[in-house]
Amino acid sequence: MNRPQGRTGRPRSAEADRAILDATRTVLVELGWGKLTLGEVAARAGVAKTTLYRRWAGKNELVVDAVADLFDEHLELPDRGSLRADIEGVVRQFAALLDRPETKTALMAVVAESTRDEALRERIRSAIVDRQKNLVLLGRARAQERGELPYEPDPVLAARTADLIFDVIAGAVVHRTLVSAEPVDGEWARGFTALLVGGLAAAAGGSA
Amino acid sequence: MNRPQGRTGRPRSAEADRAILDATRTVLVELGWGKLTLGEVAARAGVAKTTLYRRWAGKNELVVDAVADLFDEHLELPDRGSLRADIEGVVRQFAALLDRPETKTALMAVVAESTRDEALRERIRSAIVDRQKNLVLLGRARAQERGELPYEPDPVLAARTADLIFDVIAGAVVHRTLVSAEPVDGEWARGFTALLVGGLAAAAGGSA
Amino acid sequence: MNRPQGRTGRPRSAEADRAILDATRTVLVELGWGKLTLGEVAARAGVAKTTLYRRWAGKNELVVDAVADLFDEHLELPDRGSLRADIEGVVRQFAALLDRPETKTALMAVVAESTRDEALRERIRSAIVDRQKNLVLLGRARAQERGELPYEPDPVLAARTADLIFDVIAGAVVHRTLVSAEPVDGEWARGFTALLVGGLAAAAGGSA
Amino acid sequence: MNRPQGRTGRPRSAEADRAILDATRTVLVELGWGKLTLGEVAARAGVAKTTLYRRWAGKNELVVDAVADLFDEHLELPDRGSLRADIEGVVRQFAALLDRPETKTALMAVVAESTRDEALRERIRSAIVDRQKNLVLLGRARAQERGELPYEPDPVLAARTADLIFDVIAGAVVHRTLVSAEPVDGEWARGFTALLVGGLAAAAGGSA
DNA sequence: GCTTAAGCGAGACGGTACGTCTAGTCTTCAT
DNA sequence: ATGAAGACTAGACGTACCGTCTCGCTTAAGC
Repeated sequence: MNRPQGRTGRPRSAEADRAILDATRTVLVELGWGKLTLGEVAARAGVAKTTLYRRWAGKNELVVDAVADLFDEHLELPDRGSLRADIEGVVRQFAALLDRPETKTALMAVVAESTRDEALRERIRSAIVDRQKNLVLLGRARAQERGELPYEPDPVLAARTADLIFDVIAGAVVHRTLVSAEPVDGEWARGFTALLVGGLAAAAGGSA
Repeated sequence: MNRPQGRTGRPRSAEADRAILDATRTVLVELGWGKLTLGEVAARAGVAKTTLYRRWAGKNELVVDAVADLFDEHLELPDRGSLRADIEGVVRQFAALLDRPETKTALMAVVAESTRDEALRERIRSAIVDRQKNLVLLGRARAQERGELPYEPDPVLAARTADLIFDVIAGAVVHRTLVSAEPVDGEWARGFTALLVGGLAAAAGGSA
Repeated sequence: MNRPQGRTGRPRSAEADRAILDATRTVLVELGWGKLTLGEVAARAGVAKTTLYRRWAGKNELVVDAVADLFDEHLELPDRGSLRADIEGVVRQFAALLDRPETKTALMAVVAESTRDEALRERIRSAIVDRQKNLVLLGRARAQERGELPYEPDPVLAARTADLIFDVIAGAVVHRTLVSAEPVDGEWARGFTALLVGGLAAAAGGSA
Repeated sequence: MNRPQGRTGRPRSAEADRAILDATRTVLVELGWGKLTLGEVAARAGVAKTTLYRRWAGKNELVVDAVADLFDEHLELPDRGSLRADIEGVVRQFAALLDRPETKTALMAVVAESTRDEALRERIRSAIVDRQKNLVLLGRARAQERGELPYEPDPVLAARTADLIFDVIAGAVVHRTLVSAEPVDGEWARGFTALLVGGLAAAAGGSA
């Protein structure tokens, strides 16, 4: 009864949506970003190309959405009891996500494209980046409750610091994985966490 | 005498090489990685496609070389008197490099491709990454001479730490610039440097 | 009252039929046969594609019907007093019909299609060709009444001759208009009529 | 040595041309005009679509050239000794050509398209129509030599008459074959020829 | 100075994918 | 049941690049 606008005609198939996103991930794994073809995705999804183009403007948009699903499913922040453990946990989790063949190439590729495409950048931000950033905010709030970090009264400064921490964590993990092409193993995760926690403590102590 | 094999015939034109790399950078700026075409580069360089393919295997290899030139010209580490100043200097320098339109997209794109192409990864490492990493080694050596950082006797551990610092610096700057899409201004550079120097100091103190 | 079968539900709109045929002719004029699209016709007629497909099997059938209407309206054979005048009249009339933009292309196109489609050929025959052929029969009957042509006692032979005359008249006009792409002006019509009447007279005299 | 213009680059393959035209005829026979696809032709010819598009602008142009070859090979006018025999011969020859599956649909279809495309009309004229018309001119010249037809001193009038005869012959055969969809058998050919020769004789006698 | 082999510009070649368009069918809601 | 709207499968369209090839011409090293 409550079709908001004068909606008419056959509704879009939700099944098609799912099949397309699943096929996209499968093709990413098998062929990689470079050889991923919208025609191939459509064929694998058992769907006509037009159906795909009706929903996504192109390869970039499709892949962002397909990858974003993974971030939804695999990023969370259980309370591990200390700031150090929380950071190390999120580092490992993010590294595990980046290690999947469907995210590895795809993520960097869409980021590369996004430098020339404002709409794409916005889509990446809302679908992927903001969800990660929320983990940082949650982690800090917990650390503040535990007394590990001081409360920052100035909201602007607080936001800036959160952004900085986010760039440091995500940037380091991405760089280690993709550019240095070395694994994020337990040792590296511990070393990195130590460095970061040390820096945060120094900043907290220094400002105290 | 020292033509290794029986080399004869017309030698390759050095001018063509230069024209091709220049054209590559120009096209990167104007069209971006995604729309860069080898045919277009050849046309701009006033060169036949064959000439281009005789020297580079494809788009990826060509762009790596074209961008690597920029890293050669624009990355250096003058002694700024303190570890903190050296780090902040290199952060700004690298950020300025990433802000150029020809590096912005290109760098991430070739890194994305390199996840599926071992040879390309090696080429990126030798042409770009290692040169940056040397700056880290040089900066640490200077800081050790100044007494700001302790000498690490274990060479394996020393290498690991250098790698970690490199991933943190480069990763944070890249992430800030490309993913968060926010500028690396003076404030951010100071904040980041403070965090990193604090962490390094804590590690040095903690191990002392 | 008299709904032959158990007909129920909403009856078909006669208005829709008319709108579709009108739209078909309009589109034929504007875009020609080649670019005529059933979707476009439906849109212009303010009708859903389904409605159109419920009534016609495809583009060919639709166009045949749309064009047949014109033949109904514009072909007739008033008694002009002599065989020669009757032939010249029908030649001019048919030429005028072929000169319309909606028939010009359409007629040849459906004829071309009909070479591979028996049902279409039959539809063209009953909707268009037979109506033209009747004019030939009528003209001959009048000429026989006037004494300009002898009566042919053998009905088979009579039918054959009528077919031949029909192919000569219609074929010549069509060929002149579409293949030679020259106008059927008064001079041509007179010349052609003279040739045909001469031939008929010779045949009548020869058999006498 | 004598490359007229500054000709450079790899020359076009004559073999490709031949393979494409052969494939076009094959596909015309198997699938007919309506289902003929440039992609299919290219595939059958063992040639890339681009190669085909480099030479022909589209389906119409290609088919005209493919069919024109047949007219070159199969239309000739041996001297059969009399005007009547020459006409009957050319009628049978042309009918035989139209009866081939590759010409039947194709010829009418391109003629239909040509009503909206001046360039295509010109191509049809020069590739097909003019060659047929030459047979008419040749036949008349022979008949004049034999004394069967008078010489026409006015060249304009002579040309008009030739055009008229051409439209009558070609039009009648085409109409019989495609529209009436009846065979051009010996009886029809004789009847038609008698009618035309009678008309020509009457005209010649009338003007004498 | 002549030979000779590679380099060179040009552009055609077989391919692959693109993103769009049309055909004809199907599904939904409203009449 | 019919109608309007519009999503659906299927597949051709004509274009753009890819990386390779075939031309005829140019250029230097080595005889």
